[in-house]
Amino acid sequence: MKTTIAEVGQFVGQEVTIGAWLANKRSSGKIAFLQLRDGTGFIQGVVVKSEAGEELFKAAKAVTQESSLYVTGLVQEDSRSPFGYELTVTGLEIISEAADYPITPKEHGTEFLMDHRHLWLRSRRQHAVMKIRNEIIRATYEFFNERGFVKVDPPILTGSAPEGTSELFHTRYFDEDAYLSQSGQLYMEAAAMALGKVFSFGPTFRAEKSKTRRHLIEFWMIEPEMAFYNFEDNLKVQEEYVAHIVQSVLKNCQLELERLGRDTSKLEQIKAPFPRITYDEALEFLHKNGFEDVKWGDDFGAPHETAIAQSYDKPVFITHYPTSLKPFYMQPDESREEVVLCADLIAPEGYGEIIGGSERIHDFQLLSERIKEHNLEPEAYEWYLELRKYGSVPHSGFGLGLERTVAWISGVEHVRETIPFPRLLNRLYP
RNA sequence: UCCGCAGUAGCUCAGUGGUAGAGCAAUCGGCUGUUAACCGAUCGGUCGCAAGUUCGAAUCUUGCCUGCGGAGCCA
Repeated sequence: MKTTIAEVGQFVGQEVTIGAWLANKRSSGKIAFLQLRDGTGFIQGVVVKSEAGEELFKAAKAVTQESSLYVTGLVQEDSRSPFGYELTVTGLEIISEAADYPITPKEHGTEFLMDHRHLWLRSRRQHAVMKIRNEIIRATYEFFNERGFVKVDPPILTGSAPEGTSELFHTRYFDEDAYLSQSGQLYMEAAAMALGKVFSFGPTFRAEKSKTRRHLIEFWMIEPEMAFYNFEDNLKVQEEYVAHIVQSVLKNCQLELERLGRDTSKLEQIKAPFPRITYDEALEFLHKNGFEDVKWGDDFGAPHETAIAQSYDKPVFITHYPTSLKPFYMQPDESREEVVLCADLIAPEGYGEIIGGSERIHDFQLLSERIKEHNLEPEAYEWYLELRKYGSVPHSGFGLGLERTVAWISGVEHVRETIPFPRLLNRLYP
């Protein structure tokens, strides 16, 4: 019976064959342990010389690290295995023999591992992170599909900068200039006017010279946009969504979280609602906690965000930022024109901002003034303004950075481990 | 772009002016429950690159390159 490691539990006491790679092995004169992996999981194969016979035992001792093979064996429950099952090997067939696998069982440095990212992905730790990433993506589709959202794919090649501030990747589009998308938001607003509630999931590109554990040049964003949703409705979706993905990972990735040594008690607390503080309150907090030099109108840096996040055990919304700090499309608070109806969601444990969102300006006059004030090219935003001309409605949306979310939930230090092939300031290989 | 740290065997590192070292990996041998297994042996070097100081430089000086951590900016 051909099966996979994940499904081996259905075949206790039976003989099965698994296509696998040898992750590692240990052996003595009369017993050998093969650490096998097949992508679905990890299992230990046991070869006892007296039972397996001379020839099979010799073959088992000779298999090299990361060789591919078909392993046949008897499935047995075993309390000594963290996985719960072991395979008593009765047959081995080498598919392809590997020689001098570079990633040895001992420790390695970051540069070396990143140069061998295509092989590093095979490790237990990377396997666990990728499974958690996948679970977050799965739970994202589940959450939005259950609530009647339609997935819409905004373009990746664009002709203009949605937000003037960040640096964009420049390319050619036949005879025109083009840029790689740094946000699909404006297009998602158009989609929300067509389909009501929409979300996107795709790559974004930022040509920023950022070198921190929270930054990637190419990263993936989930951007929901909802017609008829105000600021308050928007925050509710965000906290329910984030709570949903955390609870889904807790439920479906127990082995992976354990493998990563994640403190799950911290994740269990992540349930809606999340605490909220305004920019003004955050400023007051910072003044009382060693950041006296921050003035009203200054943006918060990473140390400020971390200090604020540390006084909560859930993600915290920072709302109502000064208008001058935020992009042109955010709706002003009608009772206080100098702040906008926006919120950043800061993850606990120093993982930084994972969501930025706001209610969008739906008034034609105000939006065209803002475009002028920000010195944006009016022609490029003509279509965007037209959304306010033909049946404009209040609407809101947000963007969640996938890799920062994966890093936080998995408890890994650096976002470079949360995407299969990270693009960093000094890395385009492999 | 700025600040700080690092670059020595395939990998992880020690070596601070006087013969280039250890552990892991690889190879050979030993070991019946290993969990980064263990024990013995063998193999393994352009000390990031260039110039300088010195009788003598991995070690001191200068420049450059590469990487790491952080800041700014952002998700």
